[in-house]
Amino acid sequence: MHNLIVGYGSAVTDDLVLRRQVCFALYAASRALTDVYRPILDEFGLTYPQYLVLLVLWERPDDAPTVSELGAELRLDSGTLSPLLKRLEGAGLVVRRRSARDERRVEVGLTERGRALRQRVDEIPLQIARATGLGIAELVALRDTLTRVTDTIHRQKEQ
Amino acid sequence: MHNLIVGYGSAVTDDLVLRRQVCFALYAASRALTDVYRPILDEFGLTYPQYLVLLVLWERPDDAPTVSELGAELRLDSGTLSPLLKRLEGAGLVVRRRSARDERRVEVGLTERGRALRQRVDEIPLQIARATGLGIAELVALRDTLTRVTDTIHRQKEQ
DNA sequence: CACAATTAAGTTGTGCACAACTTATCTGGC
DNA sequence: GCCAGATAAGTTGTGCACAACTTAATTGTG
Repeated sequence: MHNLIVGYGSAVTDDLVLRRQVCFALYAASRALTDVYRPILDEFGLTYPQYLVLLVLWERPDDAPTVSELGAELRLDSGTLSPLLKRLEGAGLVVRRRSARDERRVEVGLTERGRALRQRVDEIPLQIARATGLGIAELVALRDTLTRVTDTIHRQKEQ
Repeated sequence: MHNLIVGYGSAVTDDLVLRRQVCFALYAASRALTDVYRPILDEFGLTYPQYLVLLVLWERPDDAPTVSELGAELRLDSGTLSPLLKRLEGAGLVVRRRSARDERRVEVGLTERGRALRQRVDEIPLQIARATGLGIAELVALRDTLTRVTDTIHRQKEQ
């Protein structure tokens, strides 16, 4: 099961070629898309991970999930989220408060400013989709394949 | 051309849902795959970006590309590569030398140790491919779609 | 030849990611 | 009710990424 990617030449030689590797394609595409987001999100003073946190909060605006719950959605730990949330709080977009019933938990809620920002980012998904050059069907297929890969890896990790 | 991803509900509501976004799927898959690489590359004392640099050097072991040429392959700038290469040099895997004919350039070559390491990483592409749970045809299709997206974005950026 | 503009690499500062650790709180078994 | 183990968030340290900048060398044009 060598020579994974293309079936000629020596296995060793071929599989280690950069342009043949799915992982490099994934890594490069992820960074390229973040490059598309950057100037757009700059207008709102946001980074891409900060925008992702807001996406989660906008989905359930009355929920105020904990740091762990945010982390479960985004697959990020407190080492990443704690300072990020501190910056979002500094920008006046979210508030953090200790849970009353469990003092270990910190609940993250939207401020009015954070809630209002949602209305201003409507056009972003469209802009991003256009930048990929893919059609809707291709985007959906790509998303589903990637989600399947991610889920497969995470399932393996849990066992 | 709203409601990109699925054709029901309000455009605003749907397109901003995390799980519907291709970009999040890409970001999550990229990090998940890096998680698969990490314990494997740890054995060799490498990070994933360091491994990518070695892939480029292994492709043309007598070439000693410059920092810029490496950067063009990997789409990384000197701000990322300079400290990374310093670490690879510290690990005894590469050497950096000023070009004789153009003192601005720094050429990056493999040491014997760096060259030898190639023989020990043969199995990595196979291990990674297995972890994705995808078949060869799917991997190739995924790689090509992602490469197309990346190229589209970079082409737009240049104009 | 002079020198302004360009190019190459490196540096500095910010913000992720993530491992390893700390601190504070909670829970279950006795 | 006590306390060992678990859990939640935060902190520290390392290594990318990338913007903005610096320094040094080269190139093109007059």
